[in-house]
Amino acid sequence: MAQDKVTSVDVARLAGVSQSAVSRYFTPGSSVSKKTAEKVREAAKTLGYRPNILARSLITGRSRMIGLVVAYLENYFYPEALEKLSTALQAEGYHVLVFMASQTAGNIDDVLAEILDYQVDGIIMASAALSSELSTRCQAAGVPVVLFNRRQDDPSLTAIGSDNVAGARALADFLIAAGHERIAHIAGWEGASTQRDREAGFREGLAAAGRELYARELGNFEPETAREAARRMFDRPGRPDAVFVANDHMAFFVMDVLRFELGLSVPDDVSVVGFDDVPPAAWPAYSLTTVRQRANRMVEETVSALLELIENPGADAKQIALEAPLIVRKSARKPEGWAS
Amino acid sequence: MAQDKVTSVDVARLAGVSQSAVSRYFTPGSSVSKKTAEKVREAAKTLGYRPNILARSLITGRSRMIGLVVAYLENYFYPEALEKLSTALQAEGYHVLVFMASQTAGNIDDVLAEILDYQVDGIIMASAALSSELSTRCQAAGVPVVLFNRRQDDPSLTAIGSDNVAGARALADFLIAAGHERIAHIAGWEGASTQRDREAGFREGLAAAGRELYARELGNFEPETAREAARRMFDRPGRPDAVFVANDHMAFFVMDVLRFELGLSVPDDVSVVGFDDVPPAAWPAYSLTTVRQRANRMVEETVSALLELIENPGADAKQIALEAPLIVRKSARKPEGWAS
DNA sequence: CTGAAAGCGCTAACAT
DNA sequence: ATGTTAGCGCTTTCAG
Repeated sequence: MAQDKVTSVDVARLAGVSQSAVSRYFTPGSSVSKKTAEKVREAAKTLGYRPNILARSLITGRSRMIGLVVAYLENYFYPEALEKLSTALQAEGYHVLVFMASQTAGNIDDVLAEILDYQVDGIIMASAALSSELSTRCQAAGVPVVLFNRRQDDPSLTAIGSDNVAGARALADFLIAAGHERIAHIAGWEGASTQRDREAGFREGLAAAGRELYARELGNFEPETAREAARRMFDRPGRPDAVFVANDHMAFFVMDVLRFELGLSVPDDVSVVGFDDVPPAAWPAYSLTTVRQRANRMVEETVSALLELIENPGADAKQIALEAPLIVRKSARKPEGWAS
Repeated sequence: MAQDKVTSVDVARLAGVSQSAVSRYFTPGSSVSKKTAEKVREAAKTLGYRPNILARSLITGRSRMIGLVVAYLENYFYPEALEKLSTALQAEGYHVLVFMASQTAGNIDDVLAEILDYQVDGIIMASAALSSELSTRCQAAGVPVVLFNRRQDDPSLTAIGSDNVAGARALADFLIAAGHERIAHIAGWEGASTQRDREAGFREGLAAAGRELYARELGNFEPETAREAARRMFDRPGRPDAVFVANDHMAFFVMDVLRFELGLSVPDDVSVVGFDDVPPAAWPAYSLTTVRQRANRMVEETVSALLELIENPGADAKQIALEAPLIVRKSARKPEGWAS
């Protein structure tokens, strides 16, 4: 049988103090005498009392919950981010309320409305964009939002991500230096800022060498679509000798099509490079040359930006693009004389 | 500037009805006249009002939040489970509050206490076990708990998982039928029920054929430990000709040590089998023969068991061990005449 | 069907 | 430092 909930009143009664004394004991920074504290501590312990966070939040206006909107956990960049975000926030006394939402399912707005219903202190958008209407609503509700791994052309929105342009540019430079002639691209979903920035940076690198994309297919960040893109791109004469796949997640499927369906050698026949540096990229079966998104740094910046916004609602929005280093492994031919 | 929060009182005033009428309008199953409903709907819309779930929960005693305790998102079984659980719960009007906790870090008890502070309606333990003290506390607080992918010897605890014993047994039968002579095991963390059940089932299969484990090392469910275990086990004469690695996550690292460090062929020199059937197991670079945990079914059962417990606190606990089918791929030699 | 009133468990003035 | 009081925003009797 579910025992009755024990409240601060019960504790107060047992301890022989007022209910506010109990509240004070559990409120950091409140002043209670040693004597009272001891009585409360004891009574609370025997009763197994702990403050009701929800009741507290009703009056303080802080729920100590952060809404996290996330979509594709199949892209292993996100589980990693989720784990780190959750742990970091937990260390600060916050907890993550998860909302699954896919951009394409078009339910973002509903989901965001629900989040707001829970009176979260802040929101992290780790997938999908914010309609300007919702953005306004959050603003109105006084709930700060930070975009994780995406950005929007709205200077009032805080966004933390990598320098996708520079990262992809480095990939292009690397491929060109290695002497590749027919350089292609398998793109992710074009609604994503990461895709647009990566492609822009990559093209910029090609252009700087007086080159352009030899071929381009759409992979949409989805395994099956990426596989089909790879087949269309490579199963014909005059195939590319290098391909930049817009993220590692797709790159694995592309590599597998090349090696196991088409019998091509990577990197001897074709070089493959990706973006993100998710854990499997380092697995020897792939050994993918890619650009690292520094998840730890991204999480740190996201958490600190969010807490800053929560504590200081007037704080300025900021956009951060972290440096994203090239990670050279074996899936792409290296330029001559490249230090191993 | 953060606009003042709009409450039901504001809506009532604008609509020219009582505050209770507003509440009723937003409470499913309450009776409001068409006329009132319309007035409220309109007023709420122009004000952008939505009920405060936290305030509601204070009186109803239901927060519509489920606490999810999870540890290792690097094992790709869990992101998948998390995504599906969250989506399924969302569809039922619940949301997931995430708590990262590692068994080994020993902070489970603190974490669970925190969860309870949030007045969650239920708890899913997707990692780590429950001390009997905490179990009692949850019971006392009237918060139902369901164990996901683990079980404890406590018939009062609801637990949803796979039939690890039978699954591993099938693996042993398969390996023996294929004529393997020196069959080894790389174990996961021995504190986990999954590990104990899998090993027991595997040994049972060997015993039924009058055999026993040729070698055994501890991988602890950790990549580096698993790699070392593989090196110790295989980098010497008289190495095993087959190995059951306790989960897919470790099996990938073991395969890579065998193939890329020791130059062995899988499955020609050694057969490798795993457990879980996480997505990369199907990637051609691994093509791992394994046992499938049916994540969808597990999630369905978990959600329905939890909701049942929430709605009907007197409901009996149940333990479910879902059938876990053998998935034959290419990482292990097949018995002669095995239907491809 | 509707409004008035009570109160969920807590914190935050306000006195003392 | 402590107790008293007044709500936080909502649901739920209770009258009418």
